[in-house]
Amino acid sequence: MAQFKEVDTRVSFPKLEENVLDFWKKEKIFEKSLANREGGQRYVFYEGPPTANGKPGIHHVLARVFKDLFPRYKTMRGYYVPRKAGWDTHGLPVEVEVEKKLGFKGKDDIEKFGVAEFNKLCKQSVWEYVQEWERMTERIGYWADLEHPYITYENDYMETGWWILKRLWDQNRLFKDYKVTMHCPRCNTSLSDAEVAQGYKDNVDDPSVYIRLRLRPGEAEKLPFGPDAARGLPVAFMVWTTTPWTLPANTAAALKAGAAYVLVRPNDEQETYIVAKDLAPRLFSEDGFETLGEAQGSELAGFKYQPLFPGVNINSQPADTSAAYRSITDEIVELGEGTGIVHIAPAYGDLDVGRRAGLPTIFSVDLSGKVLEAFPQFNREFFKKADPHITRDLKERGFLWRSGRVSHTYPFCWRCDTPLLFFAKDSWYIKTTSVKDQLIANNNKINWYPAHIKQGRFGNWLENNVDWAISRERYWGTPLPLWQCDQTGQYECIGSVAELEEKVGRSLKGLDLHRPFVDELAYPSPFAQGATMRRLPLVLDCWFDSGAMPFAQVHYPFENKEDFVPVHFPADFICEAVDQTRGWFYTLHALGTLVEGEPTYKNVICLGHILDGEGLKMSKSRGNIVNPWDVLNTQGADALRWYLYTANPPGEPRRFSQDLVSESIRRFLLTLWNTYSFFTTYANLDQPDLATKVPVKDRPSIDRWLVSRLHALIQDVTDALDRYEVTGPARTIEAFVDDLSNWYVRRNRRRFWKSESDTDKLAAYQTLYEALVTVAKLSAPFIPFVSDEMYRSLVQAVEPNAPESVHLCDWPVADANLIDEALLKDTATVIRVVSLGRAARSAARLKVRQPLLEVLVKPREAAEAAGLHRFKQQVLEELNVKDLLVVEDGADIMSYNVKANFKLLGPKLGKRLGEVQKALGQLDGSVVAANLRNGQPVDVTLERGDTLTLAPEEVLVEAKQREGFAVVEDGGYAVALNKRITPELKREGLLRDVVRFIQDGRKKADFQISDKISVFYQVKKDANNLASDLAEALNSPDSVRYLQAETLSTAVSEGAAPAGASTQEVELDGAVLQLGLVKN
RNA sequence: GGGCGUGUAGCUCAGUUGGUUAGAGCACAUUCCUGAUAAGAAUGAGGUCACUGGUUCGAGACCAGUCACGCCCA
Repeated sequence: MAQFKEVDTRVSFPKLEENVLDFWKKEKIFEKSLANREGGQRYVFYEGPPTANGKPGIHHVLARVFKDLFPRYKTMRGYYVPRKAGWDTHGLPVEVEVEKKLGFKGKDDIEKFGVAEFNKLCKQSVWEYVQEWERMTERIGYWADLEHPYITYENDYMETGWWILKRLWDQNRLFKDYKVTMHCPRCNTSLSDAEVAQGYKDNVDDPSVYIRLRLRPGEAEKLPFGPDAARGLPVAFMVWTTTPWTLPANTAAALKAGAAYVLVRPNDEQETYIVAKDLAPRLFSEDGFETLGEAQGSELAGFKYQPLFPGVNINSQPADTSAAYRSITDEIVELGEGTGIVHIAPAYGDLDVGRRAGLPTIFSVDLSGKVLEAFPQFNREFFKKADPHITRDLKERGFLWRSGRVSHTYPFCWRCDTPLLFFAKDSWYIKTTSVKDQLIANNNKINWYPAHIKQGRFGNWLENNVDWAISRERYWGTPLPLWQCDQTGQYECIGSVAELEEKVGRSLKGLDLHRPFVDELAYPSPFAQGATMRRLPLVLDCWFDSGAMPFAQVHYPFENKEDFVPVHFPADFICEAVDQTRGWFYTLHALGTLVEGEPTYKNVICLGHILDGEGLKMSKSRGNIVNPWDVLNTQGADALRWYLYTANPPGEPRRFSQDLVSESIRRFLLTLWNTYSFFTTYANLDQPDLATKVPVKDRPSIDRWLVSRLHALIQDVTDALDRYEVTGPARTIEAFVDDLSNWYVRRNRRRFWKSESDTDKLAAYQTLYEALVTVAKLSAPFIPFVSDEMYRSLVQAVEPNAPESVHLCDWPVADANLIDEALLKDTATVIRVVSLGRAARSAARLKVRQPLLEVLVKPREAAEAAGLHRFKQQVLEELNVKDLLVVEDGADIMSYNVKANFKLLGPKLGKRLGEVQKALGQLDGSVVAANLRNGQPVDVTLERGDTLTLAPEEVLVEAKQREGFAVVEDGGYAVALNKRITPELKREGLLRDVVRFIQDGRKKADFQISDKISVFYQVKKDANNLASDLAEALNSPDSVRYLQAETLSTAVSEGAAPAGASTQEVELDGAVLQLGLVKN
């Protein structure tokens, strides 16, 4: 016979979880869960690699528990789901960390220090917290292969990156162009976005200048303002800027296509200007102005103006400016400030505008921030110092209209406090715009959760796709595999180590592909006699590394070539936080489309960020970061997991609070645990036969109800998980456990503790057992620890040959034949009616232990009456009443209000609805209700005296209170309790009170549940006929039998309790009763 | 400044294709029930459904605008 593990209701979940972890480790459950399914269909999951150079926080826990859920679920569904962990190891953030530690100020310091040594430190730094990460990962139950992770700095990994680039090179999708970077002229280095964000300053004082861009001769006549609108005066586009030093690099004036522009002549000026209509009053209000014409921005594009300075390239050589110095339209133009016409200098910030309009990129200052030699009048000054000189020069030459100062926000170098430059530098690009349509088409095949990301944030991002700048002038990264001929300047792209070996003519075995070693490899140029091919000293954007992970983690195509699709590509599921839309989600998508032509992932959950209890973002500087260990050690991983799954939908930002984790323990985990504990406690006493099944059809209806409920649950949870929903199914499981505990177990307690062992008892045990085991399985992907603990105890005692862990089990399958919809509906009605009955009792101050004569119930729909009759007994027991009457309208007990059915009458009557409602209110509700019952229409007389006939369904009736009854009405249901208490009822209630007090006394005396006792009682203070009622009650043999059976007592006698008895005095209706209990 | 999202009770969240009195849990108060339970039930208090305008007989829901917050971009 089955003997279950003792279950402590005062369980410590963290302790329990650590034991489960030991079991998993010892028995290699994760490994078995894989081996188990090895022949099964493949389910592909990609791990987005974190960097281990920072401590893991609660937001990492969030991502990992969501990532963990579906692989576990799919494994139970029979799929083979290998999960390779991964580490992101390259990139500027890593370099910056090391630089900080060494106190470096810029790239010169790194070069002096030595790249080899520097990279060695970078490599160490990325593992700084790896043990922390592994410890957290394991403790939260995130199953991933941490022993064989992919690491982005490994040669094999980087070689795949080279292979991808070579492929793109062969397709002419790799090219060089300018890219605008935030550049510190003092450190002579680009800054990452994160670095720039650290250095913004408010209230920076800068020049504010208005410049005339005068139209070239012959252009003014073509303007759409009409003939001679300018009256022969010069016409200029008026532009505004706070960076006069960029003016020599100006190539265009940009307007907003859909905005209105005007040609104006300020009073007292012999010149005319084009500005945005809305901004003209602000600009010229001082002296007044005259409007000479109006046109749309789109009509004003394509006009040529005179350059302010001769255009030159970065080397101060004359540049091709044939496509420059003209008006264009662009979406970046805003009408908030300035003139509505924007000065465009592609080299210093407006590169995308320049691209879109086909403008040349010309320069004014160099990378050290000094004005170019091409402008000797400015004496190679630092760009900020050159501002006043440039302004004065333009003033002298008549291009300046006004100048002043402005206070605004500007970025500075976080290291040396130098103002930053936007600077267009040479950079290598992947031509993603060449597959833009395909990127969009592939996105349409992806299932996004939440759905709005697909066409929203991600879709928009793809619509506005720009080429991907992949090169960085840094050290710690995958080297860009491009070699350049030192004579002709031509390039070669290398796609594998083998190819490089062939070029250099020797084995490269054991070579670290990183800088500086790879930089030292040069070979004879095929392009010119005696020339040498040398590697460009660039590394790849580390986002390229992570985006290449589907290929690189399996060293494709050097390995795993044959079965790459579909065994390793595409992913069925990925999951990261929302900030990855332009990060990993994009780079995966871009490389998948470029290399395979297909989406890289089929389903993606995009998580919102986790905020602190106040709704603020967690950050180191605020000091509001929650350490996951505080939660894991006190509340446990399953509690945390459950909280994260159920708190709110995954796409939304969530406030984290430990109180809410506690709530999820109380509300869900403990309810489940206590139900499990209840089962084991009685099963161990009773030793029921759980192997020989009582057929479901032979079980009582309440069991069949639970079975129906259970199979509907299996169906719902399975369907929801198949749609990649998490919050919904978790809440559904929670609702089931609530019903299981607070309806099924509560209602059936007696069946478990009754002494005879019959089929009814067995059915109860089996029903509860099946429910618990199934819930353990359904909740296994969510709460892997508690579910496994329950499963192992419950199943192994009964079926020694069953899988040794819930995670090795098959997912439950719903049996539609066991779902009795009518039964579910009827029970829902019963629960509803019981709840209303209790409300009625409470309102009338009739405690539940006091039996009542009858309850009258009016269901919402006539069809529900059958259900109430069917489960009459349950209602009677729950409400402690003697009889139940179902009434169709209850005219005898309740009175009625009559109301209009808005839904039906609204469209028909329109505005007269209010009038009809008023008229209905004046009718006698009981009469109308009676008529309606007979299917008769209702006549109402309206204010104007006309009569309207309403069909029965167009009128609703509502119950009201009535004398002698406690009535509660809600949502179409009405429940009325007869308040009359007969002497018999009173005595019965008294008896129940006594039983309750004895039970309480047993508990206080610490008697065992099975101990037999003797009871002594004595009325200490009489009131309300307690003594006589009690005497009369205990006069009846039935009553005594009832009391003895309920309290496991062998004798009940009046008199003082013997010495050693456990005694208590209890109050009853103002009287006082003494009870003494003795263990036999 | 732009894109996307969010805004419902003190807190965390539901709220179906527009329909009559906007719900649940937590917390608080009162009461009840209880030999599985750290639980459960009921009642009370707590809401200008962010705001303004519109559509409609009728709006928490639909439309437009505004404000606040978050994320991403500039």
